[in-house]
Amino acid sequence: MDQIASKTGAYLKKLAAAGTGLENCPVRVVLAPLGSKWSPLVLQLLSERPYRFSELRRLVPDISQRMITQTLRDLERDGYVQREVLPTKPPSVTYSLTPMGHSLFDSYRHLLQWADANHDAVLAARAEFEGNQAS
Amino acid sequence: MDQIASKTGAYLKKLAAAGTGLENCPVRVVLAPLGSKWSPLVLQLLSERPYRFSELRRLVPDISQRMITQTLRDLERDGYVQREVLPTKPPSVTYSLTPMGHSLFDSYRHLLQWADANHDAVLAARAEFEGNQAS
DNA sequence: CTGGATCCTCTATGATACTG
DNA sequence: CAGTATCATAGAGGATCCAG
Repeated sequence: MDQIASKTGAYLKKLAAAGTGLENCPVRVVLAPLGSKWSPLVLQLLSERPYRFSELRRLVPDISQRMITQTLRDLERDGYVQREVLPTKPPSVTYSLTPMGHSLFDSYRHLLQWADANHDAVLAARAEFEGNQAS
Repeated sequence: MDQIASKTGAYLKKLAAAGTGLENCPVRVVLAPLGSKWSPLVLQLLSERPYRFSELRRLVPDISQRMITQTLRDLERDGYVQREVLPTKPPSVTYSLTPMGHSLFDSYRHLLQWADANHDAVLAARAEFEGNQAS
């Protein structure tokens, strides 16, 4: 495992220092929840303004009730999202990004923009790859 | 679905324009492969210098033979990684980042650095969240 | 050395029904 | 409205064996 420390950057060095393996990798700990199916979309939406639970559901019709709840819980758990229950009747709940959530999204945004800008190039690469496979 | 276009940014607008749903979301198309378990690590390693297959395996002991192959294939497929077979005996294969791969990693790096810098804050948020749950 | 082929397990996600 | 609980399933990932 020390080979990792000697061959790569700070992230992997900390990884090696963690001892057992990759489970404690600081990068992975933070990134793993963002790799879920709906987190990017929810973060994107909340980066604009707070939304209520039902608003988010309507904005993302494909998401199931179960998964939006879980996604929001995960984001809240990691400190990216703040949940506020308004004492109306029936109750309404708004979700908004915390300062850390906004900070995260500021970094995440670079990747989203890259993805948007290079979408076609990636699709082209895939098409060519498939073509070479066929030959 | 038009509500999405009216309420959110360019990414979701394109998403809506795609028609059927979220499967064609340009951001998701590009990001999904990066959310895999080993892609970030492999990209990180290859961003430093090219590596041979067996080198990568040794650097990341936890990865299975099957998964490193698949990860490299996926990255190659999307145009991030170039595979070169050297006519030695026995054959050796080197993997390196393409220009697009380096471009991707330049954007990805922001997120990695954020993750590294905010690792403790996220863990603290999780601990507090768990604590509140218990009460 | 580099991988392909198989089998198996576990987790993420989805569908559905129920509640304050 | 905003969830929780339960059941079902597809796909990611791991272990192992085989081959050019």
